[in-house]
Amino acid sequence: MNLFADIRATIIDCLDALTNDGFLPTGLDFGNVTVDPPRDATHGDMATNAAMVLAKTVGLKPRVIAEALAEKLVEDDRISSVEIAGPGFLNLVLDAGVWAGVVNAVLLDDNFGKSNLGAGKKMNVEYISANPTGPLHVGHTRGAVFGDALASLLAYAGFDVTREYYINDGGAQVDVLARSVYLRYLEAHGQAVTFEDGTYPGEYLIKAGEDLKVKVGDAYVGQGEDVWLDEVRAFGTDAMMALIREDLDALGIKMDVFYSEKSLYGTGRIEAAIEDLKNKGLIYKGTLQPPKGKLPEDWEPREQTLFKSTDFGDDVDRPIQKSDGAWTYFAPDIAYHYDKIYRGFDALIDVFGADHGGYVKRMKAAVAALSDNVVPLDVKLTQLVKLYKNGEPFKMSKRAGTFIMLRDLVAEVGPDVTRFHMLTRKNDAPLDFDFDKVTEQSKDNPVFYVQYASARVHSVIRKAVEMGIDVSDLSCADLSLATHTAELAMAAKLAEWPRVVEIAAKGHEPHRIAFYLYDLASELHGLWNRGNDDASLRFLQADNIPATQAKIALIKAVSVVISHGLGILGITPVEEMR
RNA sequence: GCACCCGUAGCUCAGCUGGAUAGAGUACCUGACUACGAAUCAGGGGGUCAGAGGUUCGAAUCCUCUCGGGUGCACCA
Repeated sequence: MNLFADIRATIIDCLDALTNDGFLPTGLDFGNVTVDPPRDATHGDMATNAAMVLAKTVGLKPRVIAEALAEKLVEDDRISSVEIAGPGFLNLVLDAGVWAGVVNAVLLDDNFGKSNLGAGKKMNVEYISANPTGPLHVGHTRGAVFGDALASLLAYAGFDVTREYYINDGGAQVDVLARSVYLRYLEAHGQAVTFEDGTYPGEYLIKAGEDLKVKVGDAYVGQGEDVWLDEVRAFGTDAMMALIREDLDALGIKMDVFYSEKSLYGTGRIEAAIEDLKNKGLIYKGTLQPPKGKLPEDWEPREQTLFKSTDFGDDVDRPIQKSDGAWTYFAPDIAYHYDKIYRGFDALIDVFGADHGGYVKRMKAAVAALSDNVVPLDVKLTQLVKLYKNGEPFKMSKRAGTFIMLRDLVAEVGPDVTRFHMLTRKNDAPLDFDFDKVTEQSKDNPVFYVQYASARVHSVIRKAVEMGIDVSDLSCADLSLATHTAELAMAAKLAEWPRVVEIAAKGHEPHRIAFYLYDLASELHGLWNRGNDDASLRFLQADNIPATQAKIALIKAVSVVISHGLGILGITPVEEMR
């Protein structure tokens, strides 16, 4: 049930009727007709712009169309009054029974808010995909939280979602990892080692070194890379992926697929993807122009194998093979996305860190080329996270080892706070994360505000039970006993939920869910406090059990929607605060 | 030099495929608990939506340019 969609459908029906009457010309496009909640409550419950968007093409004044439309609309018994306002808005006031229907729908229909927007379409959401060279840090955390919430949101909106992690275990960085593990291995054998050549000095590798010693004894001591590199690389990436899985568990993230880059090599799959592009005439040998501006010091013209990504909106063509014939990192990425298309996904989403911004166009170009423009790829970039402690910026440095890890963050503030806070911002806006503020249990901390609303509802319900009021079956509550303006406003807010879900899902913007939940909680806290001034608005009416049941039905519905919303964000709702 | 993202109240940020008088929080000021959690609520002041043009019934939103900030820019992933 989506009340806004229902009313919009009714408006379209009325417009069709006006067309049949000959009032409107045939063949009009009603696509721009919208139904929105008005910003100002005095403008009624819903507003439509129908008259204004049609005025020009029809050649009539907006108010003339509005009047004709209003005449049709008032015939609908859900609509109690229609008012023409401003330049031609139609403001609708809905019958109180409509809001009762919303509350009932929330309580009785587990699918309230869910949408068939996705229509079961297969959607692949790839996120995190951090290199398997160490545990996840704060930057990864944002992408993790965002991608996970987005995936849940899309599933809620009716898509068949696959959550996927691409393991970059095929490039030079895993060789570096292997050498670093080897150094720790030597160290475990009592040797003094130094970390040079960009090897990873992180302490998290100490255990990997020790474990390797347990596994192979001293077999690799004093041996050259040709003996141990392959083995240690596999050993190291497995160890690092185990750490990363621990981090994902800590945040409550469950991936459906871990896809290995390495699995693409030596199996002909990269070649197959490139062959596909070649058949489309998009692969050629050529030499790129030097970049404008600052020239790299060792620049020299080189002939490479290039992908004609400029045919699909990229700025320059991109190399897929190095001059020595080896694949660039782009080639396996092409093959990986080719595989996603081959697996039958209708749409792809990649969640990257902001430092991959320059990679977006070529990836989109590749997917467009491989799928003949059929499979859309949306790339969401998550901006940087700035950490603060005691109001001071908390600098991260890989070298100094003051890198904040996901596990430290979650241990400090908990997964729920981490998730909610990172979702109260658009993905493409930088994010401040202040340790002191987010651990505070106050209005500064929206997650507690929302949780508090939910806890309040359950507190009331507990109290009602103590009073001996039966709240086990609220479906028979007489909701006409809770029709104060403030109570109807609460129900109206609930009616927006399915609409918010659709807007958020269409835009791939999970932060809208977080903001809506905050608004909904605010509405509940407000209604609660109205009870201070107006005793008839208190939820528990000792001398009026039917009214109490109606009011509890209303706020119970609020807690249900909060549960759904927090569920999308990956946060567990609470019934009690402590 | 080029590309992408961003610029909204003192501060941190929302703002729906273009809609009505641009909204929250925070800070500041004034009020509200003999009810179920005051971890809350109500009210007030605070804006050239970076700037300038353009598109139209209507622009914070779309287009162009300028200014300011971030990120990335051939055989690194």
